[in-house]
Amino acid sequence: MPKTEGGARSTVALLWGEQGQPTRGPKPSLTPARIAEAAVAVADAEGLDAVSMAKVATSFGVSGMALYRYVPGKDELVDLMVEVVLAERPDLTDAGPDWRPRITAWARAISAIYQAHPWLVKATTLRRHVTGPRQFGWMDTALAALELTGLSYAQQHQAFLLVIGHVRVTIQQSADFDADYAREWGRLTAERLDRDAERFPALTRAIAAGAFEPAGADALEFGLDRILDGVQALIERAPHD
Amino acid sequence: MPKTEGGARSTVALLWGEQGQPTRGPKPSLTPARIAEAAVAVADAEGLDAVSMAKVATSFGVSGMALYRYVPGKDELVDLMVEVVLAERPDLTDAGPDWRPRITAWARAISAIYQAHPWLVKATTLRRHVTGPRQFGWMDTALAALELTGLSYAQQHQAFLLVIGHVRVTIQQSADFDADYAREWGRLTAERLDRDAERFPALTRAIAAGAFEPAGADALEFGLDRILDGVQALIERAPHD
DNA sequence: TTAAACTGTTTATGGCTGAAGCAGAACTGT
DNA sequence: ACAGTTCTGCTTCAGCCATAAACAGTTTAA
Repeated sequence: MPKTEGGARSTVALLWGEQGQPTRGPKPSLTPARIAEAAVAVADAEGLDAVSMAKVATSFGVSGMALYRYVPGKDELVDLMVEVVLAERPDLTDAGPDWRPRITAWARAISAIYQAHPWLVKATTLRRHVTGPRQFGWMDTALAALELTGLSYAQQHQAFLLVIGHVRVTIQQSADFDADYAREWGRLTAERLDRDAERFPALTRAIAAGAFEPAGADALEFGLDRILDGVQALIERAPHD
Repeated sequence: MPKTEGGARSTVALLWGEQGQPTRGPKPSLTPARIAEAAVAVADAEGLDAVSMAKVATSFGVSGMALYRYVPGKDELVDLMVEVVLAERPDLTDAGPDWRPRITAWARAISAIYQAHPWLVKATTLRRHVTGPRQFGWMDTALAALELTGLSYAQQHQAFLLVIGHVRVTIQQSADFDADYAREWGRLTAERLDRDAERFPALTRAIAAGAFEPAGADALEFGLDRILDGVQALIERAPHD
């Protein structure tokens, strides 16, 4: 029933699961959620760029245009994919009453989801992205943990951005890594670096010391520890209660 | 002279400025660098997605296909754009002999470049991105500053990733913000959040406290201070000399 | 029973990257 | 001087993509 324009239901209503179902006409054979699930399968297997309306439609044996009866466009489909993949917010009470174990558990939980679906970074970065209820749920859980710091709300928000930003960057740096491609160009680039070693002295030393070996420590944990140490220092410096 | 395949010069040679110029045939009317500069102008004005071979070519009054005589493909053009925009590495000796002022100055300098060209984030995130000499130069400068921490090379590398990651995330979060779009959907979403306030208690409190007002403090400086406080704590905890 | 509402199709438009082939320009060695 | 070679820049084309428009068929409400 609630329509906005054309034959396309409102994106917000779509994300919050409030599509009033029609009464007349043939029974719909699909739902937005099923379409989003099929799109997620494509993205998991071949990346977000491989998600095209036509390819998703073949999962159901219908033409590409059929999907436009359920989803206003591709941007909105991507928004739906995000909500499909985001499980319900985690329960952090197991992590105890302190802010730090809680936000750490939160970061690990959402990082696991990002790791399973690396395209999430790009999907939630699109400038026309609309935030859905599950995304808000995860935000709420993180902010609840950070309220325990006693920091100001503005500082809580900044700390939240810092943590989620770190998770996203970490995933991006590991997921964009194409081993075959890196080998190919890494060899050519290494030659060039060798030839110009005195031009990049610190870099050359770091490479020689093996600092760029991918077998290094877990980037998520390292950064999280540093960031939360910094938040800790802020709490101690400026007590708010 | 040094060709790899087809008529396309090697991307690595291209980035390092080692294209041996041809002797026979008509004088080339363009150069890879000039093409990249025109592409940068398009990206600055309309975003990276608006950079198409055809559109860049119109800057020179030639057809889109003409550019393929100078650049193997679009991915390589984007790599060149990155090198064009990255100025020469900064001189950090003004910042004194300590690691912290140096890496802070470094972060501010590269953040200024990212801010002037927000598409840099996406451009250097493409999985087939090839790192050029100027990018290596900036890396080298950062690692030289972090060598002063006395941390292990692996830790220096992780700290570097943390800092550059923070700069990139900060830019992405501010640059992807489309004010008109945010107003449009923000209103609809706010209604929904109001209706479900008890479902998102911490989020509701934070919004009520004005923590989401964009007029907040500088995200770059806040995160940088937290991260470097964390690095400081690591140095104090595990002295390496 | 008729009209409205709805689904899924075909067709078409305009965008993009990039392959192939062609005309003509400018250099090389004879 | 004059081929032959090599190079530029063009046109054409194929194959993707999102999505607009028009249409045929289906189901229900009035």
